[in-house]
Amino acid sequence: MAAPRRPRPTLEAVAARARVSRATVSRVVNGRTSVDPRMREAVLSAVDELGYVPNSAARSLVTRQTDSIALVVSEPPTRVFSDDPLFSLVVRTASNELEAAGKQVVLMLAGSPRAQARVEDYVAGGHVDGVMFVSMHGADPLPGAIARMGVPVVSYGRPAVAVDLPYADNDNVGGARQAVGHLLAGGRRRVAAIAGPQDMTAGQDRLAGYRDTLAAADRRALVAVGDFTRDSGAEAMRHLLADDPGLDAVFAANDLMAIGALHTLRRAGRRVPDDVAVVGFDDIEAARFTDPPLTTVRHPVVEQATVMVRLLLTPAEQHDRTRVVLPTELVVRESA
Amino acid sequence: MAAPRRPRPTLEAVAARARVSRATVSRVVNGRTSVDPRMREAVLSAVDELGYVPNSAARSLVTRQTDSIALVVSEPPTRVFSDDPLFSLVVRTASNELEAAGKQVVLMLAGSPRAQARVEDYVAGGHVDGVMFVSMHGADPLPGAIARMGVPVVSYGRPAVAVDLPYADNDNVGGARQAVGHLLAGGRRRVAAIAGPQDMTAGQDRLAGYRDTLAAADRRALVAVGDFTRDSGAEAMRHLLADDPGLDAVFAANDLMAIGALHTLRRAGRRVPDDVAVVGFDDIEAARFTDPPLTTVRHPVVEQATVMVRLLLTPAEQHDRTRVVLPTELVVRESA
DNA sequence: CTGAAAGCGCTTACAG
DNA sequence: CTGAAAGCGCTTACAG
Repeated sequence: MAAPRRPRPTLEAVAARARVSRATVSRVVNGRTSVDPRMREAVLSAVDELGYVPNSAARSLVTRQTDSIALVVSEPPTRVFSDDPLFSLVVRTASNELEAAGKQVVLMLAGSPRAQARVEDYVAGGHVDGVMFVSMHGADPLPGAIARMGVPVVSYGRPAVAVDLPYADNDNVGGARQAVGHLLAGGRRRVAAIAGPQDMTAGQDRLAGYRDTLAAADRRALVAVGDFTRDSGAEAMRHLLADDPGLDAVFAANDLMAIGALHTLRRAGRRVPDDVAVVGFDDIEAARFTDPPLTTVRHPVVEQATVMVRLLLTPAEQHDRTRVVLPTELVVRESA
Repeated sequence: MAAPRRPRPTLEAVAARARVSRATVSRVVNGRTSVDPRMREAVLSAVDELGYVPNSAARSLVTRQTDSIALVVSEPPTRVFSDDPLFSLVVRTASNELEAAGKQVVLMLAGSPRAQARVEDYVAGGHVDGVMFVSMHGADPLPGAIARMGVPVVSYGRPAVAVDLPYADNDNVGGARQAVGHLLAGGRRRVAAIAGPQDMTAGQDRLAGYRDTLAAADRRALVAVGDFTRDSGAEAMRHLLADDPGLDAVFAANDLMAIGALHTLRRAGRRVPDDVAVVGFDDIEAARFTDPPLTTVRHPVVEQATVMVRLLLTPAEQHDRTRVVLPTELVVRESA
């Protein structure tokens, strides 16, 4: 199979071939301007003939730069193998942006304490120039620990702990208000909610928006808590139906749980939206294909991931602000 | 924000503090056995007090090992932002396995020629000890080019080009046969197919299994081609219905397209499975939540990703075989 | 078992 | 603009 890995040519070899010093080769390779065109030409063709590619370990040993960014995904073990479509979108978008900026992305899972320790050591080992956190739960000590090491950090979504980090978030409270407001405006009287995990700010904020809006309308809340998976949404819906068979609307804190709720409603013989109106949150692609198509709140995932990368890559002094909250938008389809 | 990044302690510092040579510190840190317990103890506490973490660039400069593996995702530009649940699952599973083996995973998107060149340079630059390819299309020259550099390579799924690479695949032909066989056994007479992209072996093989089975039953094929997205499945279903309004079953080459087909069927007023039976492929989580729940062929994603990692990490001489094809399983639910 | 020393492949002041 | 030289932080034969 694998051909013997032949030794790669070094800077030295290129210098010898081009009959210049190693310093000059280094300058040419790194695009320094001040090099005589003739030498540059000689170096370039030597590089070409030899197939020279700089050894990155040697380079980063002296420059103390790695051109790598860690993308840390801290999912709880139970969700590690779920197929959250947001994961895919955030990871791809961030990778795209990072690659465009010439950075490598190192993906790290940090769902267990051991994995977290691993991330900390890795970052402490100087492997990366910055760290991006996605889906942080509860009192995660990692971001703070890393920020304290002097390594730039940013978070996708507001961190659950009150640590002073830059982050890109979307307006979860406002989005939930739009959703519930829409339900109320449609004449629904008994609006339940399937909340997300309460150790994540997205879960907290979306629930807060729901409570706000109901309170302002002088209505009572009816809540079941899920964990953002379809199964938990289906189960929460069962509880809700048992708790109040008369409910005529439900706000699910994400689309996946809304899909689970739709499933339960169907099994229970409730028509959507006639008997029960349903609104989700995120506007994942699947929302257009449910029966009926799901009314939901659009979560600007791509923009948010892009902003996150920019926050990390832009030197702190150039920021007008270090926390960005993107607006959401209600997308009305047929489920409410 | 970021505290000034304080200089990290070096091996040298640890040696000084523990009053031993640098060589000894190196041995202890790398877990070499032959070290006097007393010195080892001294080194360990010096490491602890100083918070020493080895500089990986320096280490890899001499060992020529990076402990990193590249995970290359070659999606065509159009699918880059789709929310393919398999992407998430494969990436997470592979990361998990790789991390358990002490490897870092560098995620690289290779959807464009430029991005591919970037991957090639990166690997040529000695950044990684191995490369895993996911979702390879058509005549992708990258895997061959990298294998020729002497870097270990493995592919998730059989490569589309006849290059001699190790890979982990699932039995796509057999799975399609099970699906179509089930439809035929259920008494369906006019079985259409929504095929996947024909520049991917999964697309080719699943179509081949469909054709096989129909031919053996002396039935005519009716095919529309999609690209594994829900939208393409919906559109293909429209074509199929126009081409033969009398069809009574459809085999979709993946669940996402099956979901699209279900959507179109619903809009067209066809009942599933009464009027038209539908079978998908993959058994993604969403398959349990469609209306009706989707009968499909289980694609052992987790096992396949795990095998892929093992193939890459195990020295070639220890392999009994370098190509593994995992069995599929028909999961009967309500759509067929 | 331990240490002195060479060397991995680069970059970067410093002279010229 | 160019080159000689030092140095980045490790590991690893080689002696002892």
